[in-house]
Amino acid sequence: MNWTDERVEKLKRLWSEGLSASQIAAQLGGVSRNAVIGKVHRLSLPGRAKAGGTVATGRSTTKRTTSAPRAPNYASRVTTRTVARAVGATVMKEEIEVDSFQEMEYVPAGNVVVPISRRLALTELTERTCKWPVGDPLKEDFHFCGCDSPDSSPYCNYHARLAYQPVHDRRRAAARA
DNA sequence: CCCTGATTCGC
DNA sequence: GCGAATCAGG
Repeated sequence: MNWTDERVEKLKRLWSEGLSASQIAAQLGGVSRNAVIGKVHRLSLPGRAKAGGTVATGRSTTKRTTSAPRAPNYASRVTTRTVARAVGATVMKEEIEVDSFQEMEYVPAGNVVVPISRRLALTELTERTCKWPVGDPLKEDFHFCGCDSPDSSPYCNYHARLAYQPVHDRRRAAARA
């Protein structure tokens, strides 16, 4: 791929918006994150604060006021994810922090734990995020599940079952997908 | 292991 | 100028 003026413009914009090099690479397409970082340097664009190595992963301190019943055995892990997504010409940055028990909800009829979608955009998907599509692709709220998928499988455990289970076994789950 | 950006250096 | 390889940190 070639660094056209247009692509450089986009690079500058996204970089200043705070997107990570890999995210920018994903949006530009055809380039690696290294290419993006290299270009950023060559352009003498401002780096990401803190010399010597690493960049801030914003951490939210927001507390939830919910008193939802905590599931007994799923409460050990807390996930924080900073997501930047393009909305038209701007980029919405949102911090998503979810306790494990909030990532789960119970299907009333079954005893199956359903992961709550992390609502990732297409460009946020990686080798190990669930690629199960959620919603209408033609609508604004379309997104992908984005939960961790074991062993680089295309789907998380739950959606893998929906994807691979025989039709007669998913009649119930279909409604909840 | 996942991710992040920074630097180097052969091309 | 480019970017893969490598380094360094979380």
